[in-house]
Amino acid sequence: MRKLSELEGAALGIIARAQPLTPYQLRKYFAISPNPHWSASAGSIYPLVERLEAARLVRAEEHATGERVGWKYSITVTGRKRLRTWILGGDTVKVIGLPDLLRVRVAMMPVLPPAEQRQFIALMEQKLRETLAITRADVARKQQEGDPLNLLISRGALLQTEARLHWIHEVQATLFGVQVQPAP
Amino acid sequence: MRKLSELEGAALGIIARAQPLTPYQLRKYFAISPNPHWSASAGSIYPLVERLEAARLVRAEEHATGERVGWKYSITVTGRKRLRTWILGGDTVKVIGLPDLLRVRVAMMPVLPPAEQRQFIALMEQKLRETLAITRADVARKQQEGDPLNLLISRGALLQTEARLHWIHEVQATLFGVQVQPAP
DNA sequence: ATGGCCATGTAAGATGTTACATGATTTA
DNA sequence: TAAATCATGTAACATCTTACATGGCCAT
Repeated sequence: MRKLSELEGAALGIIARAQPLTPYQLRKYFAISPNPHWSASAGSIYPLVERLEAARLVRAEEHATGERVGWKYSITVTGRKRLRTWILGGDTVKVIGLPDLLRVRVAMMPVLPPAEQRQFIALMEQKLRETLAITRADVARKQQEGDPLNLLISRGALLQTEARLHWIHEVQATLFGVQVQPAP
Repeated sequence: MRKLSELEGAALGIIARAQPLTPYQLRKYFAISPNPHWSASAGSIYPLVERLEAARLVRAEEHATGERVGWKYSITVTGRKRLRTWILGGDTVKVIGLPDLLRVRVAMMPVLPPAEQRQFIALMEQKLRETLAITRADVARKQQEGDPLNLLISRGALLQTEARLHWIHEVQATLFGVQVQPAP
């Protein structure tokens, strides 16, 4: 296996933390993530874990519930080593950069008539607000649970969302002269 | 053409704002972007513009410099319409969500020995600082140039980077007890 | 028992990446 | 004029997506 893709690395990392698990459980981990940038469909996950197994990065143990047979996967020593080099050896430019699909669209505002510009930005602002509420709730939950790392991850999402919401208000103020009511 | 991909939409948007331009110029737009999340290699761009042309979203005019012959592309009316529906009709969940490769790696810190954890986070902190400096400079330049939209886009990148740097300091403080010197 | 969700896949297809190739143009 | 870089591609390849297929399990 040449080089771990982003999805493969993430999957291997999840397996490392929550092993042993089935491909289906793995999919759920991606699905419930507050930031679902991967569809993590069956068509990607099942072949993926097979690739990982073929490369001996994970190991499968049979797992039967009633009539149905499945496989639970755990990370191997090789896999753990591979995961470490993947984390450390990635292209830092890619890791640091972050693709913001919203910003790309805002940069294209001139192709929209003004009414549609406002409408679009207003919609995005609302969605960001919703995301903010969800993320705050997530932070609160993680605070209860007590795992400092999990809390940090949620905090990261929260800080990002706050920054984006602040930014979209700048956009509204600059482009439309809209003044935003102060935060509660 | 079924549906514009993210790269296709971005390309079409650039063409709309800077037409007419050659595929090579288009590649450069992606390359000089402060956030290069696409390689925008020849192998992606040349077929891409051909797809756009086949779908009549752009139109090509010949363009000769000396011996060499090339094509410059401009957006069509159809293309403009298509671009608008692409902006407005995208999956809002995907547009709002943002994939943070750094956060994914930080979530995997437990698989690293403590020394490597510190080393990795320190490296990322440094890279973020560098990015911050570049982004600040970019904002200053855009401020000089006077285009409010371009300035906003740069501001967006700046706010994001500041948020991430702040976050990575939280990570250092929480995981390693490192106190960060106050910003200048 | 039947309709719906759980769980495991497979097939076809498009998109984007890396690596290669090639001639034109500029620069030392 | 030789070397570097500009500019335009092409080929092979891997990955991921969407859509489909299938059978077990569970609640009504």
